[in-house]
Amino acid sequence: MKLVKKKEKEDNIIHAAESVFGKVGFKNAKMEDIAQEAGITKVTLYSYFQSKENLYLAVTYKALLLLIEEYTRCIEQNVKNSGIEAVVALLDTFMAFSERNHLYSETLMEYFSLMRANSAGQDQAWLTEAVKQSMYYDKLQEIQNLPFKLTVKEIERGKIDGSIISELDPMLATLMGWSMVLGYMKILSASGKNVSHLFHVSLSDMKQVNLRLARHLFQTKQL
Amino acid sequence: MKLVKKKEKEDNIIHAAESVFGKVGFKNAKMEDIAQEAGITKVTLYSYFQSKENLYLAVTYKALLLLIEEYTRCIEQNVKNSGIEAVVALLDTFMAFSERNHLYSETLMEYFSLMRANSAGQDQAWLTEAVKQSMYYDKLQEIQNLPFKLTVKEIERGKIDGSIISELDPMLATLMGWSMVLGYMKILSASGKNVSHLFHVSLSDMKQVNLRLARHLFQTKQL
Amino acid sequence: MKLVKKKEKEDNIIHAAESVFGKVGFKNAKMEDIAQEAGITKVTLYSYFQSKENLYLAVTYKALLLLIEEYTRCIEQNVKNSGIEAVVALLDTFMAFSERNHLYSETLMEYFSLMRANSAGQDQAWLTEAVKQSMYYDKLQEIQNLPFKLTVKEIERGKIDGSIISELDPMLATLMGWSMVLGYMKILSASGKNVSHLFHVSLSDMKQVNLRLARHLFQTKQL
Amino acid sequence: MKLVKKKEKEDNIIHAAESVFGKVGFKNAKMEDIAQEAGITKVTLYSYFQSKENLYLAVTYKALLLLIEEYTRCIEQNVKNSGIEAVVALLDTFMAFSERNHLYSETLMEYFSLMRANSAGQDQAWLTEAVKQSMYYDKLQEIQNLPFKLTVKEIERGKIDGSIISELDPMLATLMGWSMVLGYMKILSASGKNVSHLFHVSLSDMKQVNLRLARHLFQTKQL
DNA sequence: GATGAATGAGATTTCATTCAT
DNA sequence: AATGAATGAAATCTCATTCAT
Repeated sequence: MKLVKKKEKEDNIIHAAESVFGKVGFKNAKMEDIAQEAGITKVTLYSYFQSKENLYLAVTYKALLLLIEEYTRCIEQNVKNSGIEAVVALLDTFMAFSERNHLYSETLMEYFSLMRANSAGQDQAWLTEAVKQSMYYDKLQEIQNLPFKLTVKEIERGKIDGSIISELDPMLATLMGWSMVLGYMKILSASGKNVSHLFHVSLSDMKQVNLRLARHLFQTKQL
Repeated sequence: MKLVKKKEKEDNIIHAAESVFGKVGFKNAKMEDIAQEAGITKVTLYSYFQSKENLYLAVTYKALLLLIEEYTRCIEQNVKNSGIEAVVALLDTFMAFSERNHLYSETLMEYFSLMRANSAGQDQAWLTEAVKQSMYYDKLQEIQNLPFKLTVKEIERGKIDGSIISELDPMLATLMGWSMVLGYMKILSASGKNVSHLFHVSLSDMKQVNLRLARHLFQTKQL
Repeated sequence: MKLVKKKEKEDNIIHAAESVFGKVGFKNAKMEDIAQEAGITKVTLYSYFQSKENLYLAVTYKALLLLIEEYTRCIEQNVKNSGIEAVVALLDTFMAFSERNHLYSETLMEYFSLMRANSAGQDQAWLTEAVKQSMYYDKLQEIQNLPFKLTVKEIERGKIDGSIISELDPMLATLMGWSMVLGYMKILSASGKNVSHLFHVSLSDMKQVNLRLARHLFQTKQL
Repeated sequence: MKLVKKKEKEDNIIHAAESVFGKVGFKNAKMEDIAQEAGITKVTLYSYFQSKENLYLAVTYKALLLLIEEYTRCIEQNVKNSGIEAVVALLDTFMAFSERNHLYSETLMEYFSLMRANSAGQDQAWLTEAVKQSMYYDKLQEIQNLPFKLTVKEIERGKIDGSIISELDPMLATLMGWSMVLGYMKILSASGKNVSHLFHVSLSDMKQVNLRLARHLFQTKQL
């Protein structure tokens, strides 16, 4: 099959999977249903994705890819702006992304908490051999650090153009931002699909605070 | 069976469950293995916990209880200090708790993201009737807001004693703190059990930044 | 489960299997159907017999056991008679057995042609590891030579009591008899369940000829 | 495609099939493997043989054709000899054929036991409509009785020339011979590819006994 | 006519959960 | 209350066979 055709079909399946995962969650999703949603048979489904986990990884990969895309676009749109603006925009982008895509955001959250960074001497019992052999596992490994790297680069640009004066290690600063978004995502997901309040708190307020806090973080020489 | 005896057995089972969940994760944990670890049979296990989810809830409950205990102790130790100090200490307490108990911290994280605050119109596939009827589900409902409430109370004390001047809604501020811890926990867990570095960044540095950032949050009138 | 109980259930399953195999043949038999016929679930069926092949081996084992039983009974009934009578009676017994039990007889035929006598250096590609690990495979190995041995013993008794004067090696003579029965079985099975004619030849005539031929074989010093 | 070309390809496929069937048996043979062995794709394979069974029938047909060829040659070589010599020679020919061609001999054996002579009221699960429509099914039907007929004819010649005095029905006598060969074949196949001993019995001895027994059968007026 | 992809049917496995004793 | 056996639902796999190009 021509690669393009193959890619199309894969996308079709992933789309079906997203729909089903989104509706009933990973655990309750039946391969049968996903296949049906994609208009193919179970066996065909398996010929594309060797397991439910692999399929999930594929969704994760797509999510990460999308995020990276938005990151890239965001950076492009901020080339003329100072580094700090770009960094804050990235944060904003990430939060907006999470709001728009519940499934993607949860997927990424899980991925980043499960991926105990190849750190040595771990059981990682959940990481079945089968999963590790999945093409998407490798693909994910390849790009998982990109969002961090992109952010770090903007921070460094900000340091150079003077818009960022914080002496914080750029990677640490990046993780701080990441951490804020993760927290935001949690609260977001905890507040359900009706993106609104939790504990009578406005999510948009929370976002604003996050952004301002980040700005402060970067514009203070020594916290 | 006398209640004490019963409680003991339950604790024994929960302990076994923690061990297994910790090793292979919830999904890969087999009831069989947990039963074996506890030195009982599967059916007996079921007579204590009606489902795997319930068992997990029990672990979660224990985790939350422990956290609340530490919160309470922390507050007691800070009665003489200003509100801001108490609040920061709570944050510190939470992060330290996470470091010490990976399973508990992940458990709590998941609980708080799954508990989509009774938000309407959700599938919540995992939230079966059976689960809802579990004793631990109720128990959790009862205390799940306690950490928030305790924090809010300290914030309000801080506002009164003047150590906190932020005009931020206390609940929002609390969630911000919560969010920081969540992020920290993620990074923590991503860095593996060997609580050390990820991306060449020191976790202890990160903690410090979190604490200072929180302090800043509360000591700024208008972010 | 008490052994007796377990044996009973196994027998029940084997009975169901015989029924299904007999009706539609091995290849077309569905485990699902066998399970249903036995009044259990597929999974339970699998907990008793690890594969369709194993189940078939179990039927084969039962067939062989039955045959051996009839052989033994036949020998007992002929203790007072001369060796030659016993041997001929055994032949008769075997043919009658085949007539009465089509499935058993085909099963045995297949078994004895497949079992290329552990002879060394063979591919035996059909002999999956799974099959070899089946309890019934071992059991069959244990008893598969019994019919031969029993026959040889009677032949030797015949040589001693003078009723058999053939100088033929007893084992060879036994195999000759075996061979005759196999041929008879083939013709029998080829003539279908309606044990009657094939090529306008009477099976009972054939049986008679077989018996007389055997008698001749044993009563001739040098063929 | 020119017919010659077509025939060549078919032969090529049949050859590949023989190789695979011979190695792993019919059941375990995969169409994929046969196709590969023949250097074509599965679908092309299917364009030549509509099913695995058909392919098997083709092999069977080839086997039967070969046997008939040898029968014919044998008869030609015995025109000058008496009927009994011809008949015994046929038996010998058949056994020699079996020795030389394990697959062919097993194939024929199965064919003759499966062909339950159109006998009524059978499931005959493997005999699908599709199979019946196979060219080779028809071809086989046409020639399947030839070996019997050829033998019967020689027997009748023997009766006429006085070398056979048995009053046995010629067809029954033929089947007896057939039966002996079947038995011999079984033992042969049971003794593995290394045509030698089974149970410490010499196959060549067995063959001799078979031949003598047959001779006896025909030279005795009344068994 | 040849090919890669897809189908359908059934075998086999894994587990959470339940039953019968 | 404890146990071994059984159930049910779904995952996964294997192949013969068929489709679409």
